[in-house]
This record gives sequence, C-alpha cells and structure tokens, in this order.
Amino acid sequence: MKKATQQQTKEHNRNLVLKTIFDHHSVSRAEIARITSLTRTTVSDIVADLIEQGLVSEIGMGSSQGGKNPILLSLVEDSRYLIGVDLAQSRFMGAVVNLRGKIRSIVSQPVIDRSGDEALNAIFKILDRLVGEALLPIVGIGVGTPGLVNTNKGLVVNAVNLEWHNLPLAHLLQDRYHLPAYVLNDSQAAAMGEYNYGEGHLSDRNMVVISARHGIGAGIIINQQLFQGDGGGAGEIGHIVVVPEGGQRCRCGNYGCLETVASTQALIQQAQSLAAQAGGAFPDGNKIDLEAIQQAFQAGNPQIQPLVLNTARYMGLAIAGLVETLNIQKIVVSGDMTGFGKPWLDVVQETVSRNTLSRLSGDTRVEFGQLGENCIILGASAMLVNNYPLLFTNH
Amino acid sequence: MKKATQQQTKEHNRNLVLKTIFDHHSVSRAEIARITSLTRTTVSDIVADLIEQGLVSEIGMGSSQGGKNPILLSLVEDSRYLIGVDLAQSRFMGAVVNLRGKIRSIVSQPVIDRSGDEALNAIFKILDRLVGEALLPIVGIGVGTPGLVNTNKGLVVNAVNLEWHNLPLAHLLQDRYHLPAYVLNDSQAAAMGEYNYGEGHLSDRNMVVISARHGIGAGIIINQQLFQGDGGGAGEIGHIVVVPEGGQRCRCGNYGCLETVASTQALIQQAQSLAAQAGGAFPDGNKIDLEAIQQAFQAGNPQIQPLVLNTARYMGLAIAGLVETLNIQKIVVSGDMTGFGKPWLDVVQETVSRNTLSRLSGDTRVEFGQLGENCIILGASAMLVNNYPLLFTNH
DNA sequence: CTTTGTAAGTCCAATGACCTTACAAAGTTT
DNA sequence: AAACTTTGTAAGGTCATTGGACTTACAAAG
Repeated sequence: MKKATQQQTKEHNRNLVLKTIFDHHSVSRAEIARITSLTRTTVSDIVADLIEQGLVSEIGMGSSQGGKNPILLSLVEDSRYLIGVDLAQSRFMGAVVNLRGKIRSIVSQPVIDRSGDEALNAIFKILDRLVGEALLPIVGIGVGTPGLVNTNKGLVVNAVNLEWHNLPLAHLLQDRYHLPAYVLNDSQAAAMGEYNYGEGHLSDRNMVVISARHGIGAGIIINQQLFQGDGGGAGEIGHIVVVPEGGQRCRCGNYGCLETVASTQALIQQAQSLAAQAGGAFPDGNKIDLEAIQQAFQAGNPQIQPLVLNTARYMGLAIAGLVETLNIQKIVVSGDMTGFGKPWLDVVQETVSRNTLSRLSGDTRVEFGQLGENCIILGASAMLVNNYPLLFTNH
Repeated sequence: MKKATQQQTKEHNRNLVLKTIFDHHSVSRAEIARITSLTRTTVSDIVADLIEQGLVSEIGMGSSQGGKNPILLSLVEDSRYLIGVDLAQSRFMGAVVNLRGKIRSIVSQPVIDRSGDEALNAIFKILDRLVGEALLPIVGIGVGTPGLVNTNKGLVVNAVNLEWHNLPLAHLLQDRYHLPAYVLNDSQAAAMGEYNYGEGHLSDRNMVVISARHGIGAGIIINQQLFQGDGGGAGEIGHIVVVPEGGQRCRCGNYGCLETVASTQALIQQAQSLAAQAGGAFPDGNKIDLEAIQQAFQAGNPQIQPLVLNTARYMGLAIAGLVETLNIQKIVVSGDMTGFGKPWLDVVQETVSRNTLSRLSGDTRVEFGQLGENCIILGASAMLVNNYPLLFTNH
C-alpha cells in the first residue's frame, strides 16, 4: 500500500478522459463529463492538456437537438508509436504500431537454429530497423517471448529453444535504445492483444486467453489487468497433467502434460506416426505439417478426424479446470489450433460443459480470438499503451 | 474505471495510516511518516482524526536515540466490533469479534436437518443474541456459507444442504439489523481469515487457501484482495475432475470430482465400506467418523494409511493444477483434513512437486493454516475490517 | 425575424488536501 | 553546558477539483 497524492488523482483523471476518448472514438467534452462524472470544467482542463500533447484533436462539430453543437474530440492515433516484437518458434517479427494497434511497419525474419547471443542479435537487427525508420516519438518496446518470464524484473528466466537463462532482456533493450522496454511471456502477450484490441473484450473485467500453438499457454486478465503470478509463470497450463497414468513424456520432464496431447507439435507428431504406420492417410510424398492436417481434417479424412478432435477433448478438460478454479466467463482460444474451426471448438465447448458445475459453465463462453497472427505483437505493444504516463512528455 | 477525487486521496491515506498502526502495534507519528512517506504534518493531522474517532490512542512514550521521545500510538482494538457467522454442515456459529480478530462472545447452535426458512430463522436467533449483547458499535455482519454465493449481489445462489436458491441473504440481514452485511462462500471466508489473521500472511500479495472439509473449496487472494470470479464461483475446485475415467459419481452429477476422493465425506465413506468388507480395521461397535480414522491413521493402521494418503495424492494433483495455472507461491491448506498432520502434508507437497514445472514448484510452499475452526467466522468478519470506511462515523 | 429554451464550453473564486518551511520541546552526545 | 537530533505542531503555499455564473451557439416556436 502506498500513499496517494493529488498528482495521482490528476493523472488518474487524465487517463480516464483519454481512455474515454479512446473507447468512444468521437465524443464532446460535455459527453465525457457525463460519462466520467467529472465536471465540465475539469474535463475541459484535461482536454486542453491532451490537445497540447498532440494526443487528441478536435475533429468537427456534432449535431444537437436544441443547444450549442458539441465539438467532437478524437484520439490522434498516430501521435505516438509503439514497438511490439514476437519471438515465435519459426520466425522473429517486430512491428511499429500506432495507438489503435494499426501496424505501420513490420519486419520479419526467419529463425534457423538461432539461440543465445545470436537470437539476441537478431532482435537487435529488427529493432535497429524499426527504430531507425520511425518518424514520430516511440513510446517503448514490448517483447513477447516463449518461456518463463519475470516482467517486473525484465528477466527471461528460462526460454528453452532460445537457450536463454536469466537474461535481463528488458535492461539490454533499454540500454541500447533508451526506451522503456517490457518483456512478456508469449501467451500473456496474446492475452493482452485480444483483451485490448479484440472487439468488445474490454467490457469484460476478467478474461482467459489460451494460446494453442507449438506450445500451449494461457494469459489471465483479472480486474482488467494481466495477472502474472508471483514468479511470472501464471498461465503455464501447457504442463498441467491431463493424462494421469501412462501419458507421454513431455519436454518438461513430466508425463501426460497437456502439451503432449493438444499442441500443434503433438498433433503433427501423431499424424506422422499414423502415416508411417497405416499409410494412406496422406498423399504420398507430401510433407505432413499442420496445414496438411487441417486440409485432411476439413476434407473429412476418417483417420485424422479422431486425432484432431481428441486434442479438443483434452483442451476442453484443461479449460474446465480453469473455469472451476477461476469462474472467469470469457474464455478465448487463439493460435494455430483455431484453424480447425467450429467442429473443433464445438468439442471443446461440449467437454467444458460436461466437466464443470452447470452453474459455472452456464454463463461461460468459449470463443476463438479475433486477432490472428499479429496477436502477440499487438499484445506486447499494448503493455505500453496501458502504461499511460509513458504517453506524456512532461511528468 | 471511475473518477478520482481528493476525498478518495484523503480516505486512502487515512486508511494507510490506520493500517500502519494496525500492523506495527505501536508506532510514533514520525515513524508512520517514514513508513508511509507522508509528511509528519499530514500524519499528525490524520492521527488526530483517528484519535477523535476512538480508533487509536496514545499509549505512552518510546525511547529515542538522540532526540525528543516519540509518543507511541496503538490501535484501540475494542473500539469497534464485527460479527462473523459460519454456517457449517453440522452447526451454525456466530461470534462478536474485535478489530484484531479476538472473539468477544460466541454462540453455537447444532443444526439438525434445518433447511430453507428454518435455517434462516436459526441465523436470526444467533444474531439476535449477538447484536443484543454487544455494547460498542457493531460495524457489520459477515456470513460464510457453503454453496455458490454472489457477494456483490448479496445472494446465496445455490446452497444444496440448506435448500436455498437465490436467497438475498445480505439484504434480509441488512433490513433486520440495519447493519452492512456480506455473504461469502465458506472457502472464500476461510481464505480471508487466514490471509488477514494468519501470522505473516499479509506480506504475500497472492495466496490460495484450500478448505478441505465435508466439501472442498479454495479461496483465492490476488493482489491482496479476494478474487471471486465473474459469478462468485472462483475456487470451486471440489468439482475439478481428477479421476478422468470411471470415477465415482459426485453429488454435482459429474464423475471423478476431487470431492469424491479427497473430502472428509469421501474418506469416511471409504473407511466405512472398508470396515464392512474386511472388518478388523476398527474396533467393533465403534462409530467410524473422522476422529476414529485420524486415530487409526496416527496409530499406523495399515489398512487406513493408504486410504488417507491417497486423499493427499489427489489433493496434491489439484494443487499442482492451481500452481501451474496461477503461479501463486503461498498455498495454505485448512479444514478438518489437516488433522492428518505432517505425513499427509508431505505426500501433498511431494505430489505437487512431481506434477508441476520445477521452475514453478521451486518457490511454492504448501502449508497448513494457523487459525483452526474459527477461521471462517474470522474471515467473514475480516471482510468488514477491510472495508475501512465502515469504521468511521462521519462519512 | 424574434423569442425562448437548452446545451456546450470557459472563467473564476472557493474548498480541501498535502507539502514546505519554520520552530518549540525534549532528549542525547560531546 | 553547548551542540546536535528527533518529535510533534503551526502557518502559509501549492495544486486539483468544484460549483456557480457567464458566454456562445443552436433549435423550435411564434
């Protein structure tokens, strides 16, 4: 608990007004006053400040029904830029993003066996370009990386594929670019992305976003904030044991983890061994990757279908545990596995319903995410927009 | 998001000072200023207010190391009273509690087949006595009840044993006693109790308290606040499925819930059917209740031991899921099952370690609660202490 | 074209909360 | 005994919100 000051009050109300303009796209001062229950005077004061900072501008007059026409205000969405970076399994990607999450420039780089310092240099290379190109003030850098991350300390505690252990990535970036930097776990970044930029999600106080890709993880939004747990590892649901006896060995060392049965990695492996054993499931000579499996699934291939739907069942079991633990009613699934579409999601939903108290599952909705592959980049950058003070120069 | 005002700032700082006095038992104004980083002047101001309200008093002089002696301040712990009620399976209990959680008067009433209106009248009877007896201002009433509870609406959504459905208990109590009333799920109340009155727990931002009694539930403290989920059902871990195939049917309708294998209810049933089959496990004619099982366990009874330790294994599995989902490092187990002591806890801990990522389980501690059977009463009342404004007369 | 009613936005004095500066009182150390 | 420290209080200053009065601007009705 910390002391409260008048400056904080002011800052809070300033953020409140900015957020109101952000959410309503075009509002007058009087309307803001009504929404926030601040007085018109205070709102006018704050808006003057925001206009001076270039964050907001007057975009014309609205219509009235008996009275002076309101002056409509709007966010100047390109008045600040954010940088988001996604260190995905197969490629590193970075983008300059505006305040509404529109991508203004993007750099992608395939990663072949990069690890340790090489991976770090690849990030530098991307950021050098992005920082160099940008014209307007960059607010900061957000990075989404696989592995266990301690955001407060700016530390990548453990990223297996990148061979990073206790790498102070945030500090390295801050020192090099003289910009605030955040490091986030990729699943948590995806959650931030869906929450901040997914249609209508902001109206939910709580939300769980499940990333089902090469690995599986979740990002948990509680009281409109990302919850990371005591060590930054909240949402590591990929290693929840869902096959209690005799499951397959996971890269984490345990047996029967969710990742061993419901990740793209696991599914591809299963399909490959199926093809090796039985043959005929795939046209000869074709590479068996996720895309091939998805095509086979959509084509109604009878050998592939149960394989795919089985991943949905396990996913549903894991989500059921989440629902029962947290009673969060908005569950969003994002990542490559969403490519299996509605039939897959139906099985997930059904499994969730069957394995939770009906009083809890009744109001729970499991949906697909809306952001697609830029989700992590956007989420990493959203970490910055949410830190309002960064948007202001003086202070 | 709501607007901030100067009054809120003041309220916040007033609470901060009060909390500091609460936590430090005996501090001077100057020391409070150092701790809170408020100025001495402001602290003096606020303390004058608190003294006027009777919440704080000067208890003498401290010693100095080269300067004027400080005037020590202390909380007047009996300046306000709270009422906590525990609607347990076998008996209803209510108590008048002071600001430090010391019980000043207590009423207990065995419950025999009470349900619906009868149960409600039993509560009224208890509260009539407690409210009548109390001399000093009562701040409010907190109730911990089994079942699904929506605290915001003051609604008991569903309490099977009491046959309550959507009962507006908080409003009923408010109307009858003209006091603020909170209704809480029993596991959540237990969590509040452990968090607020358990030694040293306040220093943890996050904590999970697992209640293992007749039923099983958890209370989740996130960012120093009870997290109840969107529908008040957060922590309903008793119905997480831990026996995926062929588990026993649970009272909730599903199969293989945690409650069917790790609650006292389940254990007693298992022990009874063991005795019926094999015989010899217990002295003939003795009633097989929890106490008998605990005695047999401690005596090293070879038939009972695996039964009991099996509950620990399942409990460990469920906790492992929690750890992986939330990465909360402080896990407290409370309730009757703690009667099996260290051997039981050891198995829980071991199972947790074996079923979680080592990076997560490493800093996780699983402990027994410190509060014993009054835990729920205290927790229900703690809900009121945490609502500081209630402690003040004007405003 | 005028009048009436209403709404938007600004100006300004007042309020309230915390802060800074200053100081007296009461100790300890040299 | 003098110098230094620390505590607690007092007076005045700063800053943010408030609330009322005022100006500007528009619509509807006559």
